[in-house]
Amino acid sequence: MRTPKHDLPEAVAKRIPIYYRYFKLLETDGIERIKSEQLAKLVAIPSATIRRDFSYIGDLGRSGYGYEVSHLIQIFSTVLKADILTKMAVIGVGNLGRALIENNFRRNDNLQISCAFDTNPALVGQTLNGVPIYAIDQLVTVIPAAGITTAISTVPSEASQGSAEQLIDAGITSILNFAPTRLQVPRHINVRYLDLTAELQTLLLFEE
Amino acid sequence: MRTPKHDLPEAVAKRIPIYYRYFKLLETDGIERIKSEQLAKLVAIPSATIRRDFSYIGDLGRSGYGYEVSHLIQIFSTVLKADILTKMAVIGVGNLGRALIENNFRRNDNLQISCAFDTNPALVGQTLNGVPIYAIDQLVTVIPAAGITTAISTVPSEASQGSAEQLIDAGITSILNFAPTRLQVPRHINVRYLDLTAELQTLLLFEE
DNA sequence: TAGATTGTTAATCGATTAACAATC
DNA sequence: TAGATTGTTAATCGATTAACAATC
Repeated sequence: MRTPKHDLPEAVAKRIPIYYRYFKLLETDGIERIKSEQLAKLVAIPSATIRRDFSYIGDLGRSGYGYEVSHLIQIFSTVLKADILTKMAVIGVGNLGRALIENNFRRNDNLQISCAFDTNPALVGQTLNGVPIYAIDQLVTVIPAAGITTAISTVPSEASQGSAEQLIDAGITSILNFAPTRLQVPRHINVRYLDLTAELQTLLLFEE
Repeated sequence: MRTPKHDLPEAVAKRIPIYYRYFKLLETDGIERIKSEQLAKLVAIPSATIRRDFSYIGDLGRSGYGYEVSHLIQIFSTVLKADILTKMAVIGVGNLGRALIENNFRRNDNLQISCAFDTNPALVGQTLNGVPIYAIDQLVTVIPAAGITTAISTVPSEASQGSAEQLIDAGITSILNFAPTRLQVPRHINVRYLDLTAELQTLLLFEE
């Protein structure tokens, strides 16, 4: 896996979104300042890990005082580009694709699914939760026109490599892939796999 | 010295389901034997890592020969309990819960969602893809009666802690949680978080 | 036996965390 | 100054992987 922009270690990068979500919760609860020890209880991550993680990003706190929640939000917002709208395409409008579109990251106003693609002619031309559904072969024109570089793929395994290649042709650089088979992609393309069955099986491995 | 499965390192445990899936693919392709070097190309994991992972489970291969696919499947099946039916409950029948139920891990015949629960009275009593939907307060009787110990929770963050407590009362020991807030649970309860928004945000952290 | 590939060793790399000096 | 908590150090732990002896 490649290192993110500001040289954040992979393990830290995975925790940034978790921290950010808790900061927003604290903000809505009207809590203006927090100590690493208190935050540790909330997020279930040791305070030493939290302080070390934060130090990758900057000097965010004050000794003997803690962290200003509003300041944390401000800094983490820019790290997560939460102040910029990120438009995304969904590929595959099956049960899962539909659920994603219906939900559309409603709680994060900077993340927006703005178009979807499917092979099923019965779906093409329809609109779901305001999101237009196009045919797969329109992808190469629609995606660049909309300036989209991020795709969420829910296509079946068999189709996922072919579909990824079309996405890359269309200018996509980041893919969140719900199909489990490993994609062969150029080095500059980011892929993350979200494999529901594998997660479940791993969970069950820890059962007594 | 052959390690019992609860001694598997976390990192290895996460890869077991991936290996297993590829073994099944090899089987359907009629490939009867494979070398760690070949498998490495398929799963995108270095061959040294593969051999080391396998050695946690047993002496699975033969020097100068490779691994018998049928043997790998046999051993990994028992490790993953893929030969035993695991019944599961889905909590929360929103867009995501519905997608999971409609899909129902169709490709893994040992994983079965066999009941669902929701607070919405309009849903209670209905059946979705053959899965009955109960009211939340029926959980404590239905779940033990069905001998279910695994739950998939898609309830909103606010409800997730309360819902988890009810699940634990009903005898659930493993929870796959789609809500991002960290659950406070006793030590013997397994929880894994599957946070779609966080995954997406982490993906975007790696964008140039 | 000759050739090939496993399973293991040992070195390296990356992540975590206890402890505390620095700092507010 | 006294008290508190950060940011950092250094030790530890866990994961990865190159290299190769053991083995088929």
